[in-house]
Amino acid sequence: VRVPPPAGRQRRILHVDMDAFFASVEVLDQPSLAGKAVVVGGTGPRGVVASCTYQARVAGVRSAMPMARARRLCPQAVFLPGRYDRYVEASRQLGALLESVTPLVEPVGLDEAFLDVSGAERLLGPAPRIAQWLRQRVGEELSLSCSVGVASSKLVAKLASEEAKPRATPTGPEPGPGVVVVEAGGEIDFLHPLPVERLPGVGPATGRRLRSMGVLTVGDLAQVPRQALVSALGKALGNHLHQLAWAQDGHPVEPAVAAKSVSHEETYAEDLVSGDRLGRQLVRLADAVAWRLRCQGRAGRTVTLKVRFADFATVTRSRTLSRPTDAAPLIADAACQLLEQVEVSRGVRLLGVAVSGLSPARLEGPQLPLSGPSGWDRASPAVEAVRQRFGPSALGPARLLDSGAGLDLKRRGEAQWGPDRRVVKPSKVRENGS
DNA sequence: TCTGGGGTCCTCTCTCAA
DNA sequence: TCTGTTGAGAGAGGACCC
Repeated sequence: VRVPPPAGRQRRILHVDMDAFFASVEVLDQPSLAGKAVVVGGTGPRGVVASCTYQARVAGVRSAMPMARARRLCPQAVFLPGRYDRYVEASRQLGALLESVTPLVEPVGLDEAFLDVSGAERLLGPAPRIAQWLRQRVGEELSLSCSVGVASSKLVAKLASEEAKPRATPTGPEPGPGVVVVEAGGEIDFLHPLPVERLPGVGPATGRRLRSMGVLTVGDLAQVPRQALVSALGKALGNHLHQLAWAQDGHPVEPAVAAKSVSHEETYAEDLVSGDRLGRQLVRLADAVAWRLRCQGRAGRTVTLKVRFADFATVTRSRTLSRPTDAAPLIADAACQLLEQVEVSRGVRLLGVAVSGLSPARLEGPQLPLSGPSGWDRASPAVEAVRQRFGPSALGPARLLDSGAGLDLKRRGEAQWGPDRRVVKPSKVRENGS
């Protein structure tokens, strides 16, 4: 439900952003880590940093950095594999707290959210006071810290929360202001001195293009005629950035919308070349995608295979089915057929399976025979029921049976930041595939 | 140096039908 | 019947976000 802002009044938007979220949760659960450099992420050779404490940032460690580089920069740090489920739990606690302020909460990932508090001000006081009070409650009830930006739009509130954050300086971490308020009318003065890369939508590629045009700050960007931006960056991005440079952002705070695709992908510690191992991984990924689709009561028509090679080149191949499915064998079949279109002999570093074109799963309609592909539409809910009753590994594709170890299933959050340091077992699938 | 996983959106190209 | 135009949809790739 979209609630329009009160007529004739400025919107008051809060952007709440947790400080070093995953790393802070680890410190919370292991108090002996307090004050130390802690790096969370994929601990294996191909892992990346998901989050790190400000002590690690002082040494130059940043999120999304290859873990190998983080180890070189900060060898004294404590390196921990991520615990995705634990962060989801902490994120739910945060969400409940935010929704006690207003129902107009738009989560962004696990660790940040926008709140439209325009309607809550009469009850709770002015937006800056709500921001201070929220910070205090996050500290008292979750034992975590966050930074909050307050402004009249999502764009400026988000940039303001970045200004509110702690800083990693050469002499050590320094606390930030915690809350930064940009008053209505002050948006341009706040925005224009900022580096243009701070605008959402300006990543490395667009940043390079803008710098080549002599655009270094948001103020520089504002001086470029809109048509010139459209010519250089394309219609959508050119118009978008021109509006942002003039603080024109009317996007409302929208509570979570349903995802448009569901995917699973995995980078392997060693490149795969054997057709059997690739096929088995596709079955595993398809099973995980199908399981999540059924949990959401949805089905999809388009199956996309993603393959990343040893040299990091990436290709995708997709196929649209005649009707939506949430059945793992059908998704796996489509993915395996797509894999036949790809030359894999140079080694595969990553495989991914996605399903898009989603619609609600249909349970009504004529019952189809169990034999043949469409029979899986009836079998899949039964698989789901068994898993709900006896656990996820109670039932699964025979091809994923690993002798002695049960079913080798993939779960969301597993290897979220790359393969970890666990020893990789050689594949023990039975030769006859049973 | 050596680059994750789960997403969204945009652009370009191709095909097909009207 | 043939040709050219146009628009929709599918497929592929890239950029970006957290």
